[in-house]
Amino acid sequence: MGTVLLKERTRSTPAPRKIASRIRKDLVLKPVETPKADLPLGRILDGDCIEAMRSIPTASVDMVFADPPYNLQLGGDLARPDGSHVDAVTNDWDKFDSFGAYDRFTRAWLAEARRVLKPNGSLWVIGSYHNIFRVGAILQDMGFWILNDIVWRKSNPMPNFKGTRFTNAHETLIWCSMGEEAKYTFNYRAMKTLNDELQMRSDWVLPICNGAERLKKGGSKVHPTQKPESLLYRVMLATTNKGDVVLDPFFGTGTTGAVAKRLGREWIGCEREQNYRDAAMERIEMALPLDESAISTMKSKRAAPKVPFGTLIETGWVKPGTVLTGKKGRNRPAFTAVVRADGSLVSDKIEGSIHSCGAQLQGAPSCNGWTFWNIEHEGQMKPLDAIRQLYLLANED
Amino acid sequence: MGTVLLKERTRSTPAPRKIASRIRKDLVLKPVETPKADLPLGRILDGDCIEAMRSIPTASVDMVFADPPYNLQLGGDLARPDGSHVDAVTNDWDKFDSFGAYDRFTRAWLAEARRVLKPNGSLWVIGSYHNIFRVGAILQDMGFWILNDIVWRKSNPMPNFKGTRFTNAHETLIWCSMGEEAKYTFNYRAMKTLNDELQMRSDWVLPICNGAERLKKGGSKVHPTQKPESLLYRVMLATTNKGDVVLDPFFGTGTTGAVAKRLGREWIGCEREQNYRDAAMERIEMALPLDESAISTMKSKRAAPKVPFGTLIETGWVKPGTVLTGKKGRNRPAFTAVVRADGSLVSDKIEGSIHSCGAQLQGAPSCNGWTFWNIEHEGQMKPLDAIRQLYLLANED
DNA sequence: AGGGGCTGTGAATCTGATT
DNA sequence: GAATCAGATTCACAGCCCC
Repeated sequence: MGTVLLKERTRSTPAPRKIASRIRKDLVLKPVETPKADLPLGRILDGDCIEAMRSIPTASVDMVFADPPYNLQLGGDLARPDGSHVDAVTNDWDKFDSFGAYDRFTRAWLAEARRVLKPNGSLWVIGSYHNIFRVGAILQDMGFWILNDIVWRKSNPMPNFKGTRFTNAHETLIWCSMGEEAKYTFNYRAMKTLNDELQMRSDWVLPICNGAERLKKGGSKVHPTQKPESLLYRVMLATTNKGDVVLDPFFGTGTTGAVAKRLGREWIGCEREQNYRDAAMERIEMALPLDESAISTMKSKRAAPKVPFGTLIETGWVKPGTVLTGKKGRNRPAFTAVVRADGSLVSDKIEGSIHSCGAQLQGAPSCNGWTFWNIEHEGQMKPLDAIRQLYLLANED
Repeated sequence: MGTVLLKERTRSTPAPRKIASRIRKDLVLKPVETPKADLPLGRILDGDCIEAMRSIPTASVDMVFADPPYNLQLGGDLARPDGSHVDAVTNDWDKFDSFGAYDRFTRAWLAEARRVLKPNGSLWVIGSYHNIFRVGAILQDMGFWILNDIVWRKSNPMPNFKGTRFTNAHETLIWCSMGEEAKYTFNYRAMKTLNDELQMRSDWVLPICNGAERLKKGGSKVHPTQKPESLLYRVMLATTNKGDVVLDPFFGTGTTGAVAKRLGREWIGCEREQNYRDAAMERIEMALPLDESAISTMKSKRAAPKVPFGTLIETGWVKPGTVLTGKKGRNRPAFTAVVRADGSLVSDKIEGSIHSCGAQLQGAPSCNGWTFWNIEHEGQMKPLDAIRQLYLLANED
């Protein structure tokens, strides 16, 4: 009892004479930390997360990762254009009576999370526009200090089937410390290495969880919102050290636990649904810790730079009203078309994208508009593709 | 005075007998809108934006775009009067205080924005993690209904020089309507065209404002946070119609005004700093409006004039007795049905409209008969929709 | 063996006009 | 105001099967 565990000791063992001074400084700034032996490491606590967290000692965990209910407030059923049914999140755990009720719930679990976090620990929360603004404002009010908001850009999101809004293609994570002066952990070098020697940015392109990684039972998904391991992998690699204790109050099917085990972190979960707990324990038992060489293979692929024609309009490289000339060829007349504000072309009674207009005019099934259409640039006719190349050159990362 | 401006009239003019009923319905649901002549269009109102907005009539603008101060310490109203530094002990209290001041300021300008917006208008706010969570929570509390949160992913952000956090490579925009039931404007088809025939997503990759677009005076930038025109271009093209009134309460150097002029939208600005106003007016005067044909965008089928199937029969495009073939696919057998003189279909023991027959035969809740049924035309099987398009082309005004 | 085509599906605040 | 009906609407993968 009473042993002070310094996070720094897990990185490298300081020379003995330094320890004393560090301990002294530490004792002044923060309470004595709990020995790991007194923590329910590698266990999923049963029941409501607020109650469950009460059994965890104060200032004892290094990081909290929370994926709370989003409070989606969905309407009726939704069908895809092909008539198939969309399997939505209709679980009871995502139902709240009002924003006020959701806020009270948020304050309650955040208060417990704050209590169990070490002074230099950090908190991650993931959410969507339904809940993330409320969560963010509340945690600021409680004294958490936001370090970054991170955008998880989904490479394969579900489309907006009804064409009523922009495709909801991202979720937001908030990363914060216990306060403005806290010394949080950020493994800058690891992130830069992971990102091909470029600083890791606040937008992460990662696929959603499907395929073999998605837990299924009897052909249907065990949990409606299972997160991809790649997301937790990056979170933990960036903001915890080996041996750190990670707490997930909304454990679900245990993505946090599985990744913690693989990366040599300790974990604690809270989950009130038995079938989620069972699935999580089974999954984590099967997860194998990674060795160093395996870690280096986890680099995510970089997003290929794709430039829609519309971007050239928005950024002024091509002006609406410009006349484009269709590439001539064997007995082909020279077509012309005018660029409109949304990037569509219009020519006689034909209108559409650069590709479909090219195809229609030639009577071809398809056409690459980038090479078909020519545009005047600095006194010369050049294919659109040349302008795209100029744009890419000017906007390199 | 008292003229009712219907958004629908800018899309397509309904038959005269319909107009009367629409106006009546409109009068019941919302207050009479202000004629544009009574609005300070194309003007920058001097002074504090909350005061300035008070001079704008209720329910008079179609869209508000707001780029409020991000940093709590910067705004004059928000800074502590003595400017003193607070030590670590009282830091929490001070933070609560400044969050509170920022929240009050946010509620005040959002209340005025809500007042001047038409019931079917929409609001955009841009911010960073310092303020956007507070703004988002407050606007939800005020009854605004979030439609999307949009991530502006900067293609050339400033790096994190000290290597202490992730590179702050994005800003967040919130797009919301006046309430859950409001009929907001979303030009789905224009966005899809702009994005090379894929749905526009919630993450937008656009460069920051620099180069020739960046306003400079004596070699230094006029405004610290000038937004790129490409960002406003996409916002306005997506969520306003030609002729709509756009209000920007934090006008700065007038990006909103310049893009509004180019795209044929009306604009009103509020800005209290003289040098920003001067720079903005000069800039907007130099901006060239696009001509009519360049502004027009791809129309969605929803906006196209409706053609009842019966019309194709009456006008001879489809003959009674014609056999239609149901689109096959996804294990679907090839259905057939016969066209009757009144435009109904009959097939075995099923009869009804092209839509209801399609739905019944597939056992689906609904069906678009125009794309489901195929008809022989000039030796080829084509969807009914193709005949509808031919009819529309042949009967253009 | 490999490629092409068909099917299934994912945190979704997902229609609008007329009767 | 609820019910009815016309009709508009999807992207990236993974996992099959089949040739």
